[in-house]
Formats: sequence, C-alpha cells, structure tokens
Amino acid sequence: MPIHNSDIAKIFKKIADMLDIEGANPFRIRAYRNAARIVEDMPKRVADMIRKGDDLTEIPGLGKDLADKIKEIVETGTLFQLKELENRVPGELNQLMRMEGLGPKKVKVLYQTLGVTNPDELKQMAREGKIKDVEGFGQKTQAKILEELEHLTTETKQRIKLISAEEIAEGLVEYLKKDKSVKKIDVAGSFRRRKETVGDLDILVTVKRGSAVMDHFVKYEDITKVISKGQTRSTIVLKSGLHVDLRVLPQVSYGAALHYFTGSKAHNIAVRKIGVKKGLKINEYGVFKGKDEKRIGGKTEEEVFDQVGLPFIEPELRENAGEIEAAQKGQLPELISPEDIRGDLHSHTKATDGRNTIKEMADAAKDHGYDYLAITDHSKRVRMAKGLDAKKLADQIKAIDQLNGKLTGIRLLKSIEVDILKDGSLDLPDEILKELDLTVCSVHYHQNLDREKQTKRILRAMDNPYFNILAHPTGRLINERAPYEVNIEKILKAAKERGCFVELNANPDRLDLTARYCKMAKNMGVKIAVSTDAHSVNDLDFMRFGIYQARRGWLEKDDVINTRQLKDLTALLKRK
DNA sequence: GCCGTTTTCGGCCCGACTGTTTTCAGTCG
Repeated sequence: MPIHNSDIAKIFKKIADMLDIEGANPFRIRAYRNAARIVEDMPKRVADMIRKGDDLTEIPGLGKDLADKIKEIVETGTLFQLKELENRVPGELNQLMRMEGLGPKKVKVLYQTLGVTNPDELKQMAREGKIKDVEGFGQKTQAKILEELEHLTTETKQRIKLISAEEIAEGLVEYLKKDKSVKKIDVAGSFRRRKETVGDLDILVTVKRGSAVMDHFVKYEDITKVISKGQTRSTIVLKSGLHVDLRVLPQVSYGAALHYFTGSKAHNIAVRKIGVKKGLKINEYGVFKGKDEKRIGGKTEEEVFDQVGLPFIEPELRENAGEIEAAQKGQLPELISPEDIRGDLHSHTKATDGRNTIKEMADAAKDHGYDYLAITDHSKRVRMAKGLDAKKLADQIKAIDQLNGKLTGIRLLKSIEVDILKDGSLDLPDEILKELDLTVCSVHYHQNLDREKQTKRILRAMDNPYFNILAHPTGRLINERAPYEVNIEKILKAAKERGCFVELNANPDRLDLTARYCKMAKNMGVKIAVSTDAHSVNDLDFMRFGIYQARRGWLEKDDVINTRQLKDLTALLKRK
C-alpha cells in the first residue's frame, strides 16, 4: 500500500495529541505538529523521496529522529512509537481534544478521574451529571460538553469553500459597516490568503472612541452561539457552523494585526525570526525595538515588512513556501491580476449541458471585456451531457463561423471538451479535431485507474497532435471527491515536451490544479490556461477564483496563456 | 524534537478570554 504524505501527517498529529495528553515537553510536541504540516505541504511524495534516497533532514524542521520515523512509516505503514503510546494512553482520547474547550489537560483529568476514553463515554458521564463535580470543571463546562457532543454526531466541522466564505464574509462586513463607529475593516486569515477552503473568519476593525461594535456584532441575525465576548475580541458561531472572530484594534497596530492575523502561521514565524535577528519584537500590536520596546512600526503592513527589510509580500504568497527568500533576493513574482485575462478557454452551451446559447455566452464574454471565448461543449462519450458527435460538432463549427461573421469585439474559438477515453485515445476522430482552433481534453470516466495506468492514459492522449489543454487535471471536487491517482509531475514534463498546456479550472468546486502544482508547472516552464468551465453566463464570474489560485501558485501574467492577445494565443496553440 | 555566522545546550511566541480558582490555569488562535 502506498503511503501518502497525509498518512504520515496523520500519525504525527496523533502522536502530538497523545504526547500532549501525557504532558510531554511542549516543544517536542510542537516539533511533531510542525513535521505533520511540513509533510502535508510537501510538493513531492515523501515515500518517493525516500525510495530515491533523498536526505529528509535537509528539510528545515525535520531532524534525524523525525526522518527515521518517516522512513519507518513508509516502510511499515505504522510507527512503533505510536503503538507504545497507545499502550499508555487510550488511542481514542485524542478525539476528545477536537471538542471546543477541551484541551490535553482537561482530557487527561477526565480520563484519570472518570476513566473517560471516548466521546460516547464522555456523553454518558455528562448526562449523568458527573463532569461538573470534577475539579476544574463545573456546571457550565458540563453543559457545553453535552451540547457539543449532541452536535458532533450530526455535523462534523468542515472547512468551507472559498466561494461560500466569500458570501458569508460579505454579508458580515456589510452588517458591521452599519455601525458607524467602524472605520477600517478587513477579513484576514486564510480568507485573505485566498485559500481554496476556509476554516473560520477573522475580521479586524478599527473604531471610533466609545464604539459598541462588539454589542452590534453579537446581535448578527445569523448567529447560533456567542462563544466569547470581550473588549477587543469576540467569537461567534454562525448557523452554518462557521466560527467568526471580531477583533477591535488601535489604529497604530492595525497593520501589524492585519499581518499577524492574515498568517499563515508559518509565514509569521519566519518573519518574526528575521525580526529577532535584528533585535526586533514583532507581534499583533506592532514592531518594537530595544530594551524599552520602542514602537517603530505597525500602522500598516508595509511598515512591518519594511522593518525586517522586506518588500510587501502579497497575502496569497504568505505560506512560508519560499516567499521570504524570494523577497530577500528581490525575486518576488509579479502576480497575475484579473485585468490580465483576455479570454476564457473553457465554456459550455445549450448544445450539451450548458444553460445558455452560443450567442448569449459570446455577449457575456464581451461584457467581461474579453477578446475571445472558446466554446468547448462535451464530446459524445459524455452521454449524460448529450455530448457532441463528429456530425454535430461539424454543425456547431459552421454555426460559430457564421456567428463570428456577425459579432464585433469578441471572437468565438471553435473547440470541444473532448473526452480522454480509457485507453488514452480521444473521443472524436482527428479529421474533425483538426477543424478546431483548439481542444480541451479531459478525463471523466474510469477515474479509479491506478496511478501508473492513469498517467499513461493521459500521456497517450497528449501524443495526439490535436491535444492542446488538459482540463481539470486531477478531477478532484473540493470536499467531495479526491483527486484521481495520477503523476502530475510526469504529465507536466510531457506537456512541456509536446507543447501542450494544463488548465487551472477556476470553478470554485474544483480549483484544479492546486497552487503547489501551479508552482511546479511554472518552474518546469509549462504554461497554464485559467478557465472557468462555465456552464452558464454567470459562471464566467468564476474567473476570479482561478486568479486567486493562480496567485497562490506564484503565476505571473506570462505564465498564463489566456492573457495573450488572440494572435499570440493562436500561435501558441499550434503544435510543432 | 529541532536548531545554531551570537549557542552543540538551552532556547523554542504569547496575549485574550472563560470558567471556576479568590489570583489563575487551560484553551485558543
């Protein structure tokens, strides 16, 4: 069984939890949590790296000990240390730590006094009223535990998609602005970094003297629970289950706080470390210097970066994934922006499973200020979507030619989202494909092939001289369907050799490629098409999510083919 | 458990809020 990076991370997280409950050295625990994160975010499979004999200790945060443990996990699928731990501490105890307000210390006390080892037993004790009598616990804690356990069975706390977070955040910001004492307002956190999913919202504000914004905040209509309410910080839970923090900040600290709460944590730590070397203390209140901790910055984010000798780093890059080193060398990318996009290369119409006509799509694209739009309906294999056969596609080609004769200010590109069949051949004959301006090729069926077969299948498809863009390269649906097993690195290499491109599908349910693969593609010199896969005129708006993701993947204007003028794009699409 | 051009030993981020504690520990981010 292949060991995924996430498997390794899971084991390290569990060890960290168990050590936490045992009361081990907190820095040792942090080392495990840190390692879990490192492995999870690694652009390559650790198992492959070990097979190739790479030295894992060269990765910051992994020493000899952890490297050996990773090796053990890769070779045996498990870790002896974990089994040992489970002999001392029941393995289910860490589940209790998932609960709001229960940390390692309290879990340990519950275990030692009441013998509680899992959520069911905890629920039992809470119902019998035994929790409140334990030292350090009380009536309120018991009620909270009971309430949360009743919930736990129905809804598991899941990160929500960026598009949902955006909707919620906009509503909240609008509501908060109704309080006229609010001056500045920003939504920080992973939302501001435009991560594809968001775990909670961090809203920062500055207010006029005597503001009652906290009172206003906890009266928001969408709230199910107020977890805490203070002068400078309050936390609420929305009906959707999303947690929202509101922080009130002094003007002078706003930039420091914005930086601090935008994260990522790893980025902040790295910035702070540079600060420490320069004798600075950086926290959410500002940048401070010397023994007397004189404030020397923090009103704006720029000031914070400036004090550590860095240029401004865009939020999307703040993952401690090389952005700090790049900033130090003056080599930060000039990230792509929405205005750079000249057209959309993946869209559907009524001819298959879209909801609008070709003409309607063309008009909408023109309204977006685009120069071109590729009409890419499904091919016949995708029966569910009434996919086009060669004859129907020929009819559509004619229709588009005619329409192009009448349209002004927008050019329709004749194309198709052609299915890559199980054996890697394309779903339509070359005779019809060669009549098109470009092809967008994708896998819809047989997603469960093993890694090698799936990769070969796609490589074979790329051998077809009419193959241009690989659409939604991993097939994942965020929170719904895992990516299929496929070696993206090999595919990128093949795309480079053959003059093909890969899509970054901007649909917020897909966002496929991930940021890390975008970065990999860029480094390998493979250009990317950021496309919406629109099934209606409204879906063309998804482009912004594609741009967010592209920015997270360090892409610049030049890395993306649909930033090109039509004639340059046409030249790019001609395979040698 | 990791890390080091100030250190191979002794650091490793810390402040706000809650609950139960009468002066603070635990949790969270």
